[in-house]
Amino acid sequence: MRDPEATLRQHALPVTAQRVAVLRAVSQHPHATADDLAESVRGELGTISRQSVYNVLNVLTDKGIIRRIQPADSAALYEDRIGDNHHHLVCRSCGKTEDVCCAVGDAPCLTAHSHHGFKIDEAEVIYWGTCPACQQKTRD
Amino acid sequence: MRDPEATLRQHALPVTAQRVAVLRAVSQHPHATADDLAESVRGELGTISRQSVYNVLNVLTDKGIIRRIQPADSAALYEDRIGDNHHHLVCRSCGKTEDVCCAVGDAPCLTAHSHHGFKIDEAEVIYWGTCPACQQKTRD
DNA sequence: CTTTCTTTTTGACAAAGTCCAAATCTCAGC
DNA sequence: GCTGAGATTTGGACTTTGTCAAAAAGAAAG
Repeated sequence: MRDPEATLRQHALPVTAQRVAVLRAVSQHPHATADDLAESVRGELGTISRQSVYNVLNVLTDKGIIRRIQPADSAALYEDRIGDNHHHLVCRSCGKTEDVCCAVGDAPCLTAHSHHGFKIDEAEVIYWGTCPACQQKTRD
Repeated sequence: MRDPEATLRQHALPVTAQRVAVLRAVSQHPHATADDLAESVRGELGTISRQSVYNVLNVLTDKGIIRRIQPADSAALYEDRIGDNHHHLVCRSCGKTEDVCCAVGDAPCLTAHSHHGFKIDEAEVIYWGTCPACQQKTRD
């Protein structure tokens, strides 16, 4: 994130220390949970309430400044890489999460088209597997 | 589900009234939550503990007899249609969930291949959108 | 039938969030 | 710079979804 304060102003959001710090934390720790981010912000700001972290994350998500992903069996994760329609790769064993570009751009099966009368606006893909470190552990 | 009891025996699971009833409920109410299923089972069996519903659902899921899906902002949903690699279509507004066949069989982007050294075993796709009923409501 | 092993039940507990009201802060306007 | 209105932050209680553990009950092999 180039300039958190400018980003907030662009979206007509009052600039507060909490918002700037959370936004910076999301940028520096992609795929972090709300709790991880709270910890990170405390290192920078001294203190922030749990509720404020949620408030800020919700506002930023609503405005489309950050994106929330919610893999099964995990708290919500946040990232600031948006607008490029990338997907995620999650380790079943340790939860490690990586970005993956959509391998084929707009594969037919991911194009938003109508089914059952639904108006589709997003195709979310999560690849499940085992990360290198956990593959190693399993072999031991 | 043809015969819940036979299915249990095939997987070397002792047959209990709770398991049979939960299995039947999953079959009759695809995409139901654990709570929904508990309610449904109570209608048939009179009573079942919350914990038993979770126990049964976990065992059945572990054995691969049913499948668990966990869309964002929703409790886990269960279904007994397995082994056909279908995906899901979820209404952002009311949560209504439908099955969709993978539109292209094995599209390149859904084939399990390695990224970041991960060993991928599943590509989960959720299509997000608005169901017919909610589109109607929005127009009012 | 009986014994053993598995399930079920009950109740406490945990994680991740939300709701609400009071206190505090931001920032446009003077 | 002040000031005041409106938005944000905070603390604490609460909700939802699910797990843990120990005691009671049930299934099924012999």
